[in-house]
Amino acid sequence: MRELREPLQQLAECGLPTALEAMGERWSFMILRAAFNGVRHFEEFLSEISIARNILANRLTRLTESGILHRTPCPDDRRKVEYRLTEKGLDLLPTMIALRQWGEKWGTGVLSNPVLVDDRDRQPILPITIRSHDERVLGHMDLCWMNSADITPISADTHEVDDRVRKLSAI
Amino acid sequence: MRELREPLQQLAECGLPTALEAMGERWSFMILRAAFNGVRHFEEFLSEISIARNILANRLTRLTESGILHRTPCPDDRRKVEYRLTEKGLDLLPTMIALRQWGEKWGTGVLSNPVLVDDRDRQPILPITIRSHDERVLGHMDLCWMNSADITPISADTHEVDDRVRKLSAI
DNA sequence: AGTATAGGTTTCTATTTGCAACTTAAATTT
DNA sequence: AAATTTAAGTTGCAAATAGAAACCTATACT
Repeated sequence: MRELREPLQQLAECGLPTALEAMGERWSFMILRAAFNGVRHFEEFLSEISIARNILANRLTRLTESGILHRTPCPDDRRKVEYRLTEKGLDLLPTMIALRQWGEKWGTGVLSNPVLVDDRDRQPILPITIRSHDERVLGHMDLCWMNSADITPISADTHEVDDRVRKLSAI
Repeated sequence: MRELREPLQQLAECGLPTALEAMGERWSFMILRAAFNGVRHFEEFLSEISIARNILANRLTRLTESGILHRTPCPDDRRKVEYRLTEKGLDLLPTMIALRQWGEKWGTGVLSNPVLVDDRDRQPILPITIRSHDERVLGHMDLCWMNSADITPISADTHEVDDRVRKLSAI
């Protein structure tokens, strides 16, 4: 991060505290992972994750309140409730995969299997990386902070990448 | 994630629980962020983050034990101790940025400023994304799970991307 | 009508968090 | 050299949170 540190006053104001408010609690990521794997019902979460009943109820409520999950009573069986990821929730997938890849890389020799692949060509996805506007992979030494007012805009149409970025919002 | 869910038995065995053991605690990400911003000393963390003394001591010990931070007594002032990110710790940057970007995108209209830019051309970094082996941006609908034994290997030298991936380990 | 299931809630205990005061060693000031 | 300040903790205690087990309510199945 080359000398320039983020103005320290603003350390309190970035997106991280916001994100952690919803996702910083003990079981949130595990619940999310189950949700990404198609788990939708209370008892199903309960049997997948070794979590206490009351805690699960509490977390599902919180995740629902913060708009990460959507709670709908099932029309066909009115005892059941469906918890589904919202767009906001689905948008946590890169974070979750990044964290997971880190765990796999640095954990106690967990051979990751099964592996996440691109459905189109059945090849494993790349490790999650930080990329420059022209898609170069960046390390932490390549980064610095800048006041957004001081950034020279580059015209969008000269860069194909913008299409991909735009596509992101629609995931 | 197209029908195919991860074999549920193995939900307990992926890298996520490992990762959360170290990073799942309440202040870990905030401490990490401070560390990425060059914060190195106990009292410095204390004044950046609104965390209690004993909790900070506890977290720094844990992060050190799990190899994310490295603790060295300062040679010049022997009262001081330096906490520095290890390679393992530095490797959490993509995760942290992904989480932060999510918080910025979905949080209560936090205009992110300052902004992370590529030091080389001073342009903001892209949103963190999931990518196929040939660098296409993938959404959750494009992903599925596969047994790693069933994957057809593609020869490495036909794909320039492998260089970038290799470079990653050296960040 | 009786039993099972889904999704909680309640109660009680154990653990974790957080504040404030204290400690210890080293550096700085007087 | 003595007194003060600083850095990095530790300790003690109250409050909040997590977790296990039993209980509850509405619906569905037999």
